[in-house]
Amino acid sequence: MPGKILVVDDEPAIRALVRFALKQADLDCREAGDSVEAQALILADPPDLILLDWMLPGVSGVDYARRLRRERLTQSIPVIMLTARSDEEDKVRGLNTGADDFITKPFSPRELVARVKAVLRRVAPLSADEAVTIGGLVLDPTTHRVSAGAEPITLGPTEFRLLHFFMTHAERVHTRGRVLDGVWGNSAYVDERTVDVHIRRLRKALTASGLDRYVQTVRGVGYRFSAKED
Amino acid sequence: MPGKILVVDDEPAIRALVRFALKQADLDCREAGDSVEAQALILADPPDLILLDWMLPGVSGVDYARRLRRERLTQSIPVIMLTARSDEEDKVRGLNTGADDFITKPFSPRELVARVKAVLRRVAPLSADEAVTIGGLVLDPTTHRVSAGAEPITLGPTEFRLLHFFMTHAERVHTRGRVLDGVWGNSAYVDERTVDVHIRRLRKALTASGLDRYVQTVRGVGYRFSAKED
DNA sequence: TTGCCGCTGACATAAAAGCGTCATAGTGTG
DNA sequence: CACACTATGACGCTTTTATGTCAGCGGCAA
Repeated sequence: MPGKILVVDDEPAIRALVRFALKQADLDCREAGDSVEAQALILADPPDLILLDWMLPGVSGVDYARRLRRERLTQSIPVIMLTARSDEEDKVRGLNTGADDFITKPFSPRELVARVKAVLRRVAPLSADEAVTIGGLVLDPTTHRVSAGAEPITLGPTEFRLLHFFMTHAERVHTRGRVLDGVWGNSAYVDERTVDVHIRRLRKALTASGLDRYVQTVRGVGYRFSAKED
Repeated sequence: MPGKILVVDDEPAIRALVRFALKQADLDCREAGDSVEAQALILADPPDLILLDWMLPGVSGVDYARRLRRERLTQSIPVIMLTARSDEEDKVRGLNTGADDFITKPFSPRELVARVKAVLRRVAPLSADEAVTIGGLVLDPTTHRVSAGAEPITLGPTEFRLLHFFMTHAERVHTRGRVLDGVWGNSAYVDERTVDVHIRRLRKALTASGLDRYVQTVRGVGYRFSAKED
């Protein structure tokens, strides 16, 4: 039930429109006129979603979006870009900003709210303890169960956390060090090779359903979890 | 990537142990016997992490840690405190020194390295690498994947780095020496001819999609990566 | 034609990942 | 309390993959 939205736009009129639309939808709205203000508000209280104008005075929206993606505190906050015309939208889309969606101005309040809610819905399961599903593999933290289709899968505690980590950070390589951070926590003083061992155990548990191919080795770098072929 | 560690401890034996452990882990180790020496070394070349003994002659480790936190040059450098017994650790922890971690003596080299790496990892910026696209060729460092259109392309680690280098420095000739610098780093002593071999391997991997023509030879100079014709 | 220069396949070596096994610590049960 | 069982992490050995060097070949340019 997240609902804190941060609007970053230099035009007060746009902000007012957005604020009104979000308020109608029972969403909490904060405002910033530029990236500096935005940054301050984020530090004070991280929002659940950021609406970001493509054109901003100072640091451009595109650059700021990238920065948000880079920094640990903000990298998991979804971003929706606001663009002036559809051709700008194309540009932005091509720029690989990591934005979760794009809204073209002018937009209707209805559209805005719909998209915001859609993104929140999509992202919410990741932050909460909701079940994760990737390519027929289902992991549910609340019941602590894993299954491939109908087949239940038994995992040790560490393998469970490992798989959880992978499924919530799929489609990207993780060095053994990062895996240690994510699964063992930064209090662990464990040999990096140990990751290999648990990878093997995890794969072993997944082979019965043929899903071990999701756990992919990226030689010289680390591991990746992906439903795509290797 | 970062690896410069400064050890500040008045006991040469401890320093030797630390130096050895760090060297094994391929970390660059500098040493200082007190805060004055340490300060000089930091000014000369700021390290990426500081290992600081709790008890130091002159300015105590705790005080020095605070000072490091206060000064602009050093405030972002992580500090790990070395303490003699666990009850000292408790004390230090309570003293709000701003240290990033604590290691209790005696410590094993393994533990030392593990903690150092953990802190470095935590502090290290999340790789801001973005996907590069040139003429239908896509290389994404975060997922560590390469594809030509829809076709995935498999590369060895070196070929991957080579292609990454080319794509981020496209449309210009690179001598073999430059390529060695960019791809191998100036730490390696590798024959220039080796570049040829990896060029061939890269081309081989690209021929299936016909994109090997992007890797162009500039006779007498070196190589160029370009989507334009040769 | 000649002589660099780049291309190529083969090979030895190095590095990385995979795998089985073991000792240990923790947990639950009789 | 003792026993059995599980989970875990460390080793060390094996297999796989990557890397760098070399020597011969062939083409391009003067």
